[in-house]
Amino acid sequence: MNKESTTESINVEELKKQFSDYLRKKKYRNTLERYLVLDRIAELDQHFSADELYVYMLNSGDKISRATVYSTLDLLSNCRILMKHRFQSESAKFELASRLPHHDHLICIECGHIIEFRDPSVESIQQKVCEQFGFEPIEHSLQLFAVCKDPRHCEHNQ
Amino acid sequence: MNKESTTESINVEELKKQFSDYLRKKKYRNTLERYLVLDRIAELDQHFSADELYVYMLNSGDKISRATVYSTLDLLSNCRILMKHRFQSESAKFELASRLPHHDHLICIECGHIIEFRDPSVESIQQKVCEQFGFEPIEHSLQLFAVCKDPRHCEHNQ
DNA sequence: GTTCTTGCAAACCCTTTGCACGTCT
DNA sequence: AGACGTGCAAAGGGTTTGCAAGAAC
Repeated sequence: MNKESTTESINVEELKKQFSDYLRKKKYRNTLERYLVLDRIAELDQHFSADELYVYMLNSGDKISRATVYSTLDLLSNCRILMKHRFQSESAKFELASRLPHHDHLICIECGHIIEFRDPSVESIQQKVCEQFGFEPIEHSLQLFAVCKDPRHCEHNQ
Repeated sequence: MNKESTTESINVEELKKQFSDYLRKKKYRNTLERYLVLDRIAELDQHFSADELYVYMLNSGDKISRATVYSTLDLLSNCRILMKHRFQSESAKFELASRLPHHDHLICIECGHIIEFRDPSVESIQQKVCEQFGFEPIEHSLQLFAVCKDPRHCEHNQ
C-alpha cells in the first residue's frame, strides 16, 4: 500500500514475504505491528535510529510502543532485512539491506555527515581474509573517517 | 616505570611525550591522573572498555574516578594515541593506535571472538575513496562479520 | 589567586525488562 | 484456551554532567 512513497529499488511486498517466511520458520507470530514497522521503514529510505523510527511512526498517527519498535528491529536485523550499524554516535543506526547492496560509509569526523560508497575490492578482501582464517563471510562494515579538504564542502559543519 | 610489563612494540615514554605535546598545544593541564591512565593502558595490551580499565585501575590500587577515566580516554582518542572502536557490543572499545598499526577486525557473530588482521588493500581503498570525494583520510575501521566454518575452531562459543 | 580538573552522585540517553492486558493461533 | 506479543513504566548499562573540593599554573 505504500508503494508510491518508496524508491523503485525497494519492493515492500517482497520484504514482507521475506519477513513472513522468517517468522514462520522461527514460529513467531504475524502481528499487525510487525508489518506496520516494515512499511514505515520502507518509507524512510535513509539511515535511522530506533527512536527516530518510533517518533516518525507516532507522527504518522501509528499507535505503537517503543518496546515493539525495538523488538521488531531486532527481528528484521536477524533475518537480514535490515543492516544494523554502529557509527560514532551512541545509538545504533539501521537501514534496509536491499536499499543499496554492499555499500560502505565515509564519515566526516568534523560534522558527522555520511557519504555512501561502493567498492568491489572490499568484497574481495572479505573473501580472502575469511578464507585465510577459516570463516564463512556474512557481512562487513568499512567506515572511513576523514575530513573535507575544502571546508566549504562540509556543509553540515556547525 | 612500567616498561617491563609492556611488549617491545610499545614505548610508553614516547606515548607520554606525544600526550604532553597534545596537552600543551591544547592548553590542557598535566595531571598525575592523565599519565597514570596512559601507564595502565600500556600494561593492558588488548582491547578494553572504559569500565574495564576503571576496574583494572581500582584493582591495581589506583585512586581514580570513572569520570576521569572517561575524560582521559576522550583526550587520548582525540590525539590519536588511542583508537576508539564500536563493535557490536554496547560499550566502546579502545586500543593503543601504536600497538599494531592499521589492522582491522574479523568478528565471529556466533561467539564474539575478535581476530585482528592486516591487509594493505584497505589502505588503498581508503586513499582512493577519500580522493574521489575530496576528503582527507584520517583512519578507517573495517569489520568483517563471519562464522567459523568448523565449529571446533569457535572455541569461545558457549 | 584564578582557572582547570577531579571525584562523586545524579542525570542522561539508549535499550531492555517485568508485568498486566490484549491478540494470534 | 493457551501461548505469545504489546504497551507502559520502571530498570538497566554505558556515558555525561553539575557542583564542590582540590590541584595546576
